[in-house]
Order: sequence, then structure tokens, then C-alpha cells
Amino acid sequence: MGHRESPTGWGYMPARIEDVAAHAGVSTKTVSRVLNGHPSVRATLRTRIEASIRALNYVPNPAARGLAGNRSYLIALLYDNPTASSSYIMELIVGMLQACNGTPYNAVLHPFHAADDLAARIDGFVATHRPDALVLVPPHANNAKLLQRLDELDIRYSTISSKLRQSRIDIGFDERRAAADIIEHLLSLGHRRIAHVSGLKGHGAQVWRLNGYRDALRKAGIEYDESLVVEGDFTFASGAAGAKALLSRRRPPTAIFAANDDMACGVVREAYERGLAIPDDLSVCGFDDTPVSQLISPGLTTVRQPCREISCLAVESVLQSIRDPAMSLKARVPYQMQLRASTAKPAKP
Amino acid sequence: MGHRESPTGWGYMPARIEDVAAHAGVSTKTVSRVLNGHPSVRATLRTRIEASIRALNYVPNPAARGLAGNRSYLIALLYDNPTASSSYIMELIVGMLQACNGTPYNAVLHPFHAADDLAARIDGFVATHRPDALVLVPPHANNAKLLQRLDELDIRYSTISSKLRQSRIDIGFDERRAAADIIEHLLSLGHRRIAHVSGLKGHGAQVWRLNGYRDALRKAGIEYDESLVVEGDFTFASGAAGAKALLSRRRPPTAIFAANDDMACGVVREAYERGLAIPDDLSVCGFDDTPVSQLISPGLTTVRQPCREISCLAVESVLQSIRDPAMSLKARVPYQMQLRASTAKPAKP
DNA sequence: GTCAAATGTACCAGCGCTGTCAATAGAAAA
DNA sequence: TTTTCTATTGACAGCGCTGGTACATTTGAC
Repeated sequence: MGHRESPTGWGYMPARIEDVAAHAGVSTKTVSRVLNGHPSVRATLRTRIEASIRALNYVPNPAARGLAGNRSYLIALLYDNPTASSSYIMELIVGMLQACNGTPYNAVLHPFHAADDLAARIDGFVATHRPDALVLVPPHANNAKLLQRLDELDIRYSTISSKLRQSRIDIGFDERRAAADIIEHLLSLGHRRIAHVSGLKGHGAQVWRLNGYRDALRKAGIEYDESLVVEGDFTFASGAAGAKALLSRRRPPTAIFAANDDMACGVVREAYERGLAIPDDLSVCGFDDTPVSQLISPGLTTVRQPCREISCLAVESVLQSIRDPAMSLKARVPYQMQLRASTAKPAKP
Repeated sequence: MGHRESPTGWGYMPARIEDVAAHAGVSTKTVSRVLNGHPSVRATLRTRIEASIRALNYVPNPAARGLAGNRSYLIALLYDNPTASSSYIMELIVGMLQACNGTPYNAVLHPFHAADDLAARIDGFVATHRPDALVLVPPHANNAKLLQRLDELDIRYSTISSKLRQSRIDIGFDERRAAADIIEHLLSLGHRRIAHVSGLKGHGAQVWRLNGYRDALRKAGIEYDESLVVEGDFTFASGAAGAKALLSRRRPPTAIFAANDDMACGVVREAYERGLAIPDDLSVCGFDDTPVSQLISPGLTTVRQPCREISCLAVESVLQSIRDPAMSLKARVPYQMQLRASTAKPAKP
């Protein structure tokens, strides 16, 4: 059942396409057509063959398929090793696994240190692993030379939250709008002096989130005060440093919006060091809804970035683009505000 | 260089073993021997062939290798989807990637919901992906039926922190000793009423960490008080619930040791809700040193579980066991205490 | 009933590599 | 010098699947 007895009588040998063909009384080529979704197979025959496949418990051998069809059935997630937050990557890979589920494709991780010669080093990577497609996240997703090299090598890819127009397939969410939403939440609580610890320059996320911050202030008729924005780099330490600068002002802000959760944790740390209570003395918001935002006390108000949906869609569309090279897609998936206890009405000033 | 021009004159065709053989003036088989580290190739020839490989920038095609050698060059990490902490898994996979680096092997993740029929479902997984080896973490690493099934299927595996003797290759660290260390740290600060929120029953980690706690108390001549130990399940919520019970006692503990970081965060949350200051009113310790332990305020005293080293070793040894099926290894890698600000001298009682 | 399109079969090469086994060379033994 | 032996090396047949060509059969349109 579902396997041939091996000649030695020991161990199982999985069924081959030939066995399925024999079982269904057709040629191997026809089975192959069914397997690969080729259209010209009559519905009745198709069902019969599918039944045989199930009966024999047949699963095509990926290596054989790959060799014959010059494919690897591998989709690699390229991320920047030290920079990328591990929970972010983990969420992405889970979404990718979900998208690969039921397909012959396999998702693999590939950390890649961002550096000048990345576009060159990619050649070695491609030669070694021959992925059928790539999924890129920032900062790689914003590396124009890298994308160009991939185009030259004729490797399909999709990007996540890229700021480059060059990328034919990009998935993200409306970060600007989400940042504005979170500021509006603070405004609605009564905050007027709202500071921002921004992200690393070069990331789209830095600009979008900053712009959303400005949008909301403008809409509320509050003048933009450049001195209330300090530059961070998405790390905990930079968040703490940013908060230190902001809270040392003569008139410190009543709320700080950090461009990601790690930096928000840094802000919380600095407040803790100064004996400021959150949210009573200072409201804090993050961005991304990484696991830490629920583990920290008080819980962090943040925006849930729909990582799994994004990476799942990124994989689905890049697979589609293998069939249809002309395909192009810029998708924005819905996000969600997560209101937790780190934000509240400001104390009387 | 390093590729043939494609017949169409468009795109690159990577070098094949045949090209290397021609370049070095030997047969393809001899090149293959060099590639696979077969001993019977004369040193001078070997160097010449290696030079040709570099000159042509040759990288073997994994699909062809896999097909011919009946291998997939895939090593899967099997983990339990909802239970496993994502940062733990992420650390493990990073270690696995490191071990695979420079080998033809690829590490893939495979979430697998723990359930009664897991040992049966594994067959389908193996048929589909044909991994050459598996790395199992708890709870799968403690699933005797599963390991037995893998033995029957003749699939190599290594386990991480398994409590089963059945596993031929297991990597972990001395959790009992580490837990004792952390309790000794609390004792040295002057704590005497130390509580413990234990892990999920069935995990080795639950027993080892609890035993370490008891070891240290016994050594200090403190009688074991069962009522100071509450049962958790490694989740944040169970940590908070455990702390709630402990802190509601007439004489609450001055320190709480949670069996992992997530639960320690739950303890911190409960303290926060009650307005207890950490570490002044309550010292808290975690276990594992997940990223959150640095992000939370105050920083969490914990034990650094050397995840990357563990998973790296797990992969290296399971690969070795493919060559040498008789191989067996029970390794305990060194761990490290991380003293942070969540522990301090107890306030006067 | 005729013709074209749709559908299916048969067959074979070949993807790039490794396993098997035979062949060869060089060294040791006679 | 010849023989024997072992260490090296090579020839060849696939691994299981897909792509292509060539042809057979069915279907539906006219």
C-alpha cells in the first residue's frame, strides 16, 4: 500500500509516478500533467488519476522534479542578520510556511549581512542554493543594486515594505496611516506634547511612520516641533537614548511614540530609571506588536503589523509570478491598533 | 567565467561536474569523490581538482545530488506550534543555519501540532519532504512513540533537552544545576522565602528546574515548602496567575523564580498590578534569557540558555550520525547566569 | 459524414550527479 | 624480472521526473 517492497525486503520504497500510471491505466506523462496542473486533461480522467495518487499515497520526489524541471522548490527569506528583530522574522517565516503548505515548495531562512558588496555576494548564494524565488525584507528590500542584480539573474522575488518602485511585487501595510492612527489615539486622550523616536534612516518605515506622526499633528492643528523628534535606529538602546534626550527637556513630552516596539521598550526603561510611572507620568506607544509588547508591564499600546498575512501573500504572489512573469502587485493588507495600558490621559501639566 | 554560455546566448548556465572533470583532465567520478570527501584520491590530484572547482566556480546541483544519492539535503526542526516560544525557535534555527553553512544541507522549520496521532502523521511528513535528518525539541523530543516511529522509518534525528534515554543523540545543558545557581544567587542576596512557578508537567525542563530549586534550598538548610511552588505551563498568563496566588499569601515570598522568562514576565505583571516595586519589594528571576529579558524594565535576571550552540551541535552530530549510524552523544553545553536588575536584597521583612 | 480541435498515448532524451564494478597503475613481493 | 596486491581511477547505468515530438483517438462543429 502506497509503497513498493524494496528488493531487500527491508524498508519502504515510496510509489513512483510510474506506479500511479499503471494503477490508473494511463501513461506517466498524463499523470505528470495532472501533477503539474496542465489544463488538457479531461475532468473524468483527472479524477481517476487523483484517486490513484491517493490510493498509492504517492508524493512526487522533489529532487527528481527539480532536476528535470530545473527548479529547487525553495523559497528563501533574505534578511539582515544583526538588524532584523528575531520575532519579526519568525512571524514572517511562519506566514511563508503557511503559504508553502500543500505546495511542493519549501521556505528557508537566509540571513545576509547588509554590506556594500551584497549585490555581488548574492551570486554565490544563488549558485549554491538555487532558490526559485526570494522574499526580501528591509533593508535588503530597499537595496536597489540588489534588486537589479536579481533581475539580471532572472530570479523572481517579492519585497516586504520596500520603498523602491523598482520592486514588481511588494506587500506591506499602510504604515503612514497606522502611525497617524496611533497619534490620533494619543491626541484623543488629551496629549498635546507628543514626541517621536524615529527609525533608522533608509528604511521606508522611518519615513512613513514619521510622516504619519506629522499628518496627525497637522490634522489636529498642532504645529510640528522638530525638537520633539529624535532619531533612533530601531534598537532598544537607541530608544532609551532618545527618551533620555526628550525627558531631559525643560518641558518634557507627555507621550512618546517610538517607531517600533524595541525602541518603545527603551523608552520605558529610561522612564523606569527616572522613576516616571507609565502611563501616569508618560504615555508610550510602540509599533509592530511584537511579543514583547504583551509581556512588558504595562502592556504596550502598538499597531499590529500583520506579518504572517504579509509574508504569506508575498510567497503566494511570487509563486504566481513564476508562471506569469509579467505579474505585478502592490498590496496593502489591513492592520490593527492594539490599545494596552501604556497610554492614558496625561497628568495635569 | 565559471559558467557555460547558454545555447540561446542569454542567461548563465552554471558549471557542471563534467566541466570540472574536463578542466582537470580526470573523470567525473573522481571529481565526485573529491566533492564527497572520499579518501581514495591522491593528494596531488585532489588539489588539482579543487583548483579546477574554484576556477570554474563550480557548485554541485543539490537536486541532482539528491536524486542520485537518494538524499534531500534537508534537516528539519520539528517543534510544537502553539507551545514553543518563537524566540527560542528562532535562536535554534539560527544555530542550525550556522551548522549548515558550508555544507550542502539546508535547515527548514516544521511546526507540528502535538497530538495523539503525531507518530502517525510523521509518515506523511517524511513522505512529502524526505528530510535527511530531524532535530526535535520538547515536547516532541519527549514523545517516545514518535522517536520509535522515526527509528522504524530509519530517519536520523537528534533531540534537544529530551528526558528520554531512548534518544541516541541529545544536546542540552545542565538545567538543574543552572536553576540551583540562580537560587543560590537569591540566597546570597539574603532571600529566604523564595517561591517557584514551575513549568508544564511532562517537560524535562519542569522537573530539572524544580529539582535545582530544591537542591539549592536543601544545601542552604532551608526546608522545602510545597506551598511556595505553584504550577505553571510556561505561558505569561500562568506566570501572572502563579504570582497572584503566591503574593496573596499571608507571608508572601520575597523572591519568585519562574521556570522561564515568559512566566517571569507574568510575575512582573502581577507585581505591577499590585503596585509592588521590583526589585525592592520583590525579586524576580526567569530562565532562558530570551530577548524579552533585556527589553523589560527592570532587566530580568535569568540563565542564558545557549540555544545556538545547542542546535548547532545537534545538527553537526546528527549529520555525523548519518555517516556513522552507531554514533551516540549526550552533550551538555555550558550555560551562563545573566544577573540584571530584577533581583536585589530583600527589604526588611 | 467530414474536418479541425481537443485530448490522450508512446517513446525517448536528458536534467547532473553518484553507486557499482571493472580497469589501471604503482608498489611490494617473489 | 615477473607476479601479486592494493590504491586509484574510469566507464556506465541509472535515480524519478519532465519536455518534446509524433501520432492515435475522441469530440464537437459544420
